[in-house]
Amino acid sequence: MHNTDKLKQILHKKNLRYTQQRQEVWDEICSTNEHRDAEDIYNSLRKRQTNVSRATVYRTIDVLVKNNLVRRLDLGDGRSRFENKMGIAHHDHIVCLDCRKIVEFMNEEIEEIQEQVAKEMGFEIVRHVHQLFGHCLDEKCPNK
Amino acid sequence: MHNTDKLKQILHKKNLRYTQQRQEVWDEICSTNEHRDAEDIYNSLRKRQTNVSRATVYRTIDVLVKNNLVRRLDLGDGRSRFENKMGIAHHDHIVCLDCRKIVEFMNEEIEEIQEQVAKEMGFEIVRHVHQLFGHCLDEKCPNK
DNA sequence: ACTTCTTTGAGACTCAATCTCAATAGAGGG
DNA sequence: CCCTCTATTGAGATTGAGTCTCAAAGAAGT
Ligand SMILES: [Zn+2]
Ligand SMILES: [Zn+2]
Ligand SMILES: [Zn+2]
Ligand SMILES: [Zn+2]
Repeated sequence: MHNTDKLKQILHKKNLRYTQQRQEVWDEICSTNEHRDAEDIYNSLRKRQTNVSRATVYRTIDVLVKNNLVRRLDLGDGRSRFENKMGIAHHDHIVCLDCRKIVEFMNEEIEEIQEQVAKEMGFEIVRHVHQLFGHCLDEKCPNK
Repeated sequence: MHNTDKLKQILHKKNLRYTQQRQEVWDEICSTNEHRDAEDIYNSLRKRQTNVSRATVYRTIDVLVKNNLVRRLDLGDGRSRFENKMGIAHHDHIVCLDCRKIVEFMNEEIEEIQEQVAKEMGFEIVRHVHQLFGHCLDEKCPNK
């Protein structure tokens, strides 16, 4: 399903209104696979003359997150990052402490074990955060 | 080694001064195994007539974290939690979304696999965050 | 076009955490 | 014990991501 249709469908199902601003924010998020913060998304919109207010960017992102179109990441640096989640398989993240590069990983074994561990401790998991922080071996990374 | 001696030793090694305030903050953190925020630690100190300013609580915690005596946890709710780390083995956390109970877990297999995964992706891990969020099956938990 | 209800924008506000800077107080030497 | 040199402290101001307020604008159904 196309981005626009998906957005319209979800908003309609929740009795929320389809607006130009929501479409613009959703388009902007769909335009890359990067892990961007709200301010970054807001600035990109302004740069292409699309005037959506900061408050609306935040509010729209909340709507998208609640409806599973966008994923919120907390990398521990004080601001949330967002990534398009539509049709994207689950993954976790490795972050380079030097160049802030973010790489995605997914390991079925870890996913299963953590589920098992939680069950043993008397929990039903809803979501999880698994992030690895370290140094990448990339040539272009500053610390080389 | 006793808490006080350990603190003195580390401060001395780093050419930092041993002060009454730093001792009080460290004592307060050592007094429980809970995962407390800075405001909570600050309030406990005031309650027992120990006047350490808020700024000093934050600054002292930073010193303790940098020197590996205290661990900083980010559970994604906008404020850092802290736990005594001296002589405590590595573990990760499961959090109940209903009652905010925090349970610790440690799985050697996960620890090994994540190390392996990182190596394969060209990273040397320095630290990691692994948190599971869900519902606990405790009788006393609100959502029952 | 009309009505109803939601959404938007601008700026005020929140809250954890950090910063500023004058006053205070460790630590080592004499 | 006193002196000097710095590091530390406290009170309050400041920061910055994110949220809230409310009057004006605008979806969507009739
Ligand atoms: Zn995962
Ligand atoms: Zn990702
Ligand atoms: Zn671990
Ligand atoms: Zn713990």
